[in-house]
Amino acid sequence: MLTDRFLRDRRGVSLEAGERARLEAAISTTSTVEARKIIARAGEWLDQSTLLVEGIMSRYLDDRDGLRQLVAIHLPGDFVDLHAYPLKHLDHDVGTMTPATIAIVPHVELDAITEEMPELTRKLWFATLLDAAIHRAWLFRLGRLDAIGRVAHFFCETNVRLQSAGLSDGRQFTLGLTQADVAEICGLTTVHVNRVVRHLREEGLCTFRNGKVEILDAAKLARRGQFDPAYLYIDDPASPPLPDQRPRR
Amino acid sequence: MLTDRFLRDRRGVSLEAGERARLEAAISTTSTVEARKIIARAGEWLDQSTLLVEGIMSRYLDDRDGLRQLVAIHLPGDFVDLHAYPLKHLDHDVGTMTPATIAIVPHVELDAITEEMPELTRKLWFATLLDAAIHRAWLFRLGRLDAIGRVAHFFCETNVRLQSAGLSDGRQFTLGLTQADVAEICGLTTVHVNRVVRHLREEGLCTFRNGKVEILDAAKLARRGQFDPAYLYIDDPASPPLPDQRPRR
DNA sequence: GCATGCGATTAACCTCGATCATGACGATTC
DNA sequence: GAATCGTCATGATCGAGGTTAATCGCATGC
Repeated sequence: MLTDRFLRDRRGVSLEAGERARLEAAISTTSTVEARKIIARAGEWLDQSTLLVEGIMSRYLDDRDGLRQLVAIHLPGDFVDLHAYPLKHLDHDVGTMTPATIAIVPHVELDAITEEMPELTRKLWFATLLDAAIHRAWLFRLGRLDAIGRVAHFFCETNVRLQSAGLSDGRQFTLGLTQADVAEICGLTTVHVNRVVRHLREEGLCTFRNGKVEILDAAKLARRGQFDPAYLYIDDPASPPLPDQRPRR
Repeated sequence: MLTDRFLRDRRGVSLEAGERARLEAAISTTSTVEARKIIARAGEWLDQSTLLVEGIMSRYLDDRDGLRQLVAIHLPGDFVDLHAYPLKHLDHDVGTMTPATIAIVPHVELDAITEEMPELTRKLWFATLLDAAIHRAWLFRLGRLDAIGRVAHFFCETNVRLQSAGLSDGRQFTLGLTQADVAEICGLTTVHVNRVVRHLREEGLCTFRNGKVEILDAAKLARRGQFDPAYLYIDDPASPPLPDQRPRR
C-alpha cells in the first residue's frame, strides 16, 4: 500500500489496519515528479497534502541572496507537508531532490478524519510533531556542532530514518544527494563539505560518493556527531529504555 | 482569563468564546515557578502540558560538554509543551528563564477535547505547528546568517511576538535574558554576543541592556537580520511596524 | 567596612571554515 | 568530434568568530 511506510515502527503510534485503510482511502491521486521540481511555494494557499511514496524531497528557505537553507529532508513514508492541513499557508518551499512518487491527500478528507477518528487524528498530529523534533535536532546540529560533526550527525540521522523505512541495512544507503545539497543542509559551503567528506573517509568513519553513503564505523560516527536517535521516536527494543515513568515535579 | 493570550490574533485560528472557555476549564492548577528552574526533562513521561501565563520559558538541548542550544523561547500565552500531548516523551528539557506563572492542563482533558471538539483540536494542532515554523526560522538563522544577523533576527522576532501578546509597544521590551542566554539561542559565545551588541548599538540599530531591548531603527534591524514575520502567522500585518514588507516570493 | 558573585566588557591570540581560483572527470547535447 | 554542464577535488588566502583571561560595575550579604 502507498501508506505502508507512514509511521512505521514509531513508539506507540503505529497505525491500526483500519486506520491505515482509512488513510489509504483518503488519497485522491498518485503521480510521479521529476527531480528538482517545486511542489509548493511559501505563502501559497494549500488544500491538499503530499505523502511521499518514493524518492527524496526537501523543504527549504531562501535568503536574500538566493542561498538556500534546507529545513527538512523527507524520505519515503513521510507525510511531507501534512502541517499544511492546519496551517493552510506554508512558510517555506517544498520540492523534490530526486525523481519521486507522491500521493495526494485532499484536506477535505482530513476534515472527515478529524471529525470521525480522533485517535487517528492524534497520530497524524504526532507525525507533524516528529518533524518538529527533527527540526530541533537540526538546530542542535547547526548551533553546537562543527562542520565534521554536522555532516556526521546528518548521515547518522538519515541512516536511522532510512533503516526504519526499510531502505538502509544500517551500513550503506543511497541518498541521491550531492555535496552541495549536504552543504545546504548543514549550513556549510560545498567546498568545505568536500573537505569534511574527505576527512571522514580518511578517519575511517564513512564514505560519500555519487550520492551513496557507506558507514564504516557507526559508533565513532555517532560519537563524532553527538548523535542520539531518541528524538526519532523509533520503536526499537535495542534502543535505550526511557527513564522514569512518573509525572513531573 | 489565563488563556487570554493563547493564539491571540493568529491567522484564521483565534479561539471562539466557547472554545476558550473549554480550554480554561481544562486547566487543573496554576502555580508560580522561580527563575532558572527545570519543568520537564528530556525522556520523561508526561501526562500534562504547561500553558505559560507570565514570564519567559525555554526549551533546550544539551551537548556532551554541557553546552546548551536553546530550541525555543516561550512568551506569555504560549502553550509551552503542548506537543507532549501526542508525543508523551519530550526530546528536550523545558525550563523557566525568569520567574513564571504557569497553568497545567492534564492530557485527559485534551483527550476529551479531541473527542468532542475537532475544530478546537485543529487549533491546538495549529499552535504546535506554529512552534515548528519558528524552529524553521531559527534553522535559517543558524544556517544562513552571520552573528550580527542572528542577533538582529532574534530581536525582531521577539519584538513581534511580544507585541502580539501585548507586551511590547514595538519599540522596546523587557526580556529578562542575559547575553549568555542570547548566545545559547544564536549559537555564539557570550563574548561574541557582547561584540555584536556593541556593533548593533554603534550602528544605531538597537540596544540591549539589563535584559531590555530598545529598537532604534526597526527597518534597518529587520533588513540586517533578513527578518520577514510571515512565519509567525500573525493576523494583522499592518500593526507591527515592519519595514521591507515585500510580498512573499 | 570587605567578601562574594554574576554579568558585561575588552584585549590577545588562533582556528575553522569561507572565498577565490583552477582543474579533472563524466554525461549531455550539437 | 567539440562544447557545455554538473559534480568532485584541491590549493592559497583571509576573516569571522572562538578561546582564554583579565577587569569592571553592581548587587547582595556578613
